[in-house]
Amino acid sequence: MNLITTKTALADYLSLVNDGMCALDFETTSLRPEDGKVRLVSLYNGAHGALVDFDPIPGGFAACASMFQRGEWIVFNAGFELRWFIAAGSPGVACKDVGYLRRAILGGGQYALKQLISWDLGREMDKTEQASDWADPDLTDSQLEYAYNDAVETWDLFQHWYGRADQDHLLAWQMFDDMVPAVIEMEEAGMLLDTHRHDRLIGEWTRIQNSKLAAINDIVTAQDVANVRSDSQWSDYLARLLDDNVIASWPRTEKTGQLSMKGEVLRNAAAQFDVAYPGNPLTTLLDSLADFKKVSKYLSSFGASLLQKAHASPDKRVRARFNIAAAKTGRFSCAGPNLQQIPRDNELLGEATSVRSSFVAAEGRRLVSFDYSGIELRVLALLAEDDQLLTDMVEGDVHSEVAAVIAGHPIDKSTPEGKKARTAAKGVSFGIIYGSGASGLAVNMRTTVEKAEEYIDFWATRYSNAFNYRHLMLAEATKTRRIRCVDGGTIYMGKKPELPQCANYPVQRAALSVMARALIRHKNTLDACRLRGEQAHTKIISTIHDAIIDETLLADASSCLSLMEQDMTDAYLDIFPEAPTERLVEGGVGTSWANL
DNA sequence: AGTCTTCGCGCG
DNA sequence: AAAGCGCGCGAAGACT
Repeated sequence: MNLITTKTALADYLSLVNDGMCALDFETTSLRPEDGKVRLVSLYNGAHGALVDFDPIPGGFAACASMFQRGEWIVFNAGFELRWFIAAGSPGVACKDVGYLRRAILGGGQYALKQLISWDLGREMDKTEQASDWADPDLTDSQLEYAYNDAVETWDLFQHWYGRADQDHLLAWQMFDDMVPAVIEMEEAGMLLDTHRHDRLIGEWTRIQNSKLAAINDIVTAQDVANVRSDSQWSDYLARLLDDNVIASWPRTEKTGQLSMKGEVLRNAAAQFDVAYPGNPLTTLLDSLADFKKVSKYLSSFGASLLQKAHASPDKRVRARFNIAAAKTGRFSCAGPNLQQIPRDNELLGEATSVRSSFVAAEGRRLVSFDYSGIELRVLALLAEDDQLLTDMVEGDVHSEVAAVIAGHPIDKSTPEGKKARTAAKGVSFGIIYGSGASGLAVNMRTTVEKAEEYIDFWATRYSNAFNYRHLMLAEATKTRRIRCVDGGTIYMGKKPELPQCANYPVQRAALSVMARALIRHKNTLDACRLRGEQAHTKIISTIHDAIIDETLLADASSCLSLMEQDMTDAYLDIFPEAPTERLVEGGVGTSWANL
């Protein structure tokens, strides 16, 4: 191993790399550039290796970062390395993530380097030095060895996957890597929580929770059910209480076979008891329990935990991780908190509740957002070259067409019944996208299998190409064990591919490809604006699968809106050139997430 | 005391 | 042969 402690020696090594590809790994004194330094950089490209200690170099890593502007740096978890390059004033350094290369070939997932080295190379990594003190002036041989080894393993993993990649895989790889700067922007910006408002909201939920708890305790004692939050205790209690025939038909949980305590099951049972035994306290009990569980969900998932995260940050902003291609299909996942599961405005037990209203723009600013409307049906139409489906998406109304068949006559969207029918009809098209059969659709739409078959037949006749696309994908997966996606990547479908996944993955992936391009374009657009002194305070702050949210100065809001609309439209055309863009996106400006 | 599984449920 | 997709999180309970 070549230990480098001077800038000239680093320059000599970099000339050996000669602008080619080389694995790179940092050891840093903290996890964020704001409160730490890059101590070591390990480098390895198969022919040459080096370990750079920046401690003795005047100016440290920051003084050397620009030397990496040429070359392609193979890393694991590109967002981490790129953050340090950005902090050092070199945002353009090419960090190429070996994990994203793997995802371009196999489909998405979430894993650590150690796991991949074990699964893909069959080697075990010793990570005991990972959390050691990288600020110590005198690093141990073991630390140096560990640091160097990471670059070697990263390189070998890269070779493993690079050798299995075709030209199209490389396009998907590039797409994932290109998303990183936009993701860093979102993760650093975070979303501002109106803590006072949210505090009041929690107070309202708590009052509801207490009243429901009181109603439950009026009927059930602690001897019957010690812990009201325990589904298994409720299952035991009801199993003792109810008649055998009721127990026999009660839905069960999948693994343990307990009585299901889903809200829907409880409410159905309550309604049935109300008919069979009017005035029976069991009706009140089951309804109160369903209410209690609902409000408890809100309190535990969207209450104090969000408030606590906001209070923990000096600017009252909530910062999540957006994990690129963490889902098998390539979609983002989001965690810590998961901002992609914040409830939409709805009625919580008769009262309007809006969690999204607690997410606000800062003083003098606005939130700007667009989303793609019906993106999955659109991309299905384009992937399957189904002109009828595309026409209905662009000019007509797919859901109303299906609703008319269900109703047996044309429906009027302006009436409440018409609206309801249309909403129900959405289930049919989603069922197709999800690869559903008639039985699954029947359950979901609460109708008979015969009716469900009728709906599917209609769909299959009117949109025959889109319907057949599912079977084409199943055939491809059965033959190759992979599905080739619109961005060039492939998804490994296992040894026994199944229709539901084969039907859905390429569609969900295509929607992600469009969003990926949108984020890449929008980040580039905003960066270009900033160079001209425009949109200086605009940040991308979130994406929720088919939507982007920016926060911007009030004065910049309307132009930000136009930029976003254009970027999202252009992104769609990147993936589907020539596709019609009418009614593709809808969005607006607001002071909170709820009023966009 | 920490880790894992199961269930249920929020989102697209 | 049967099959509605993809996530993350909180709580309970089992296990180590």
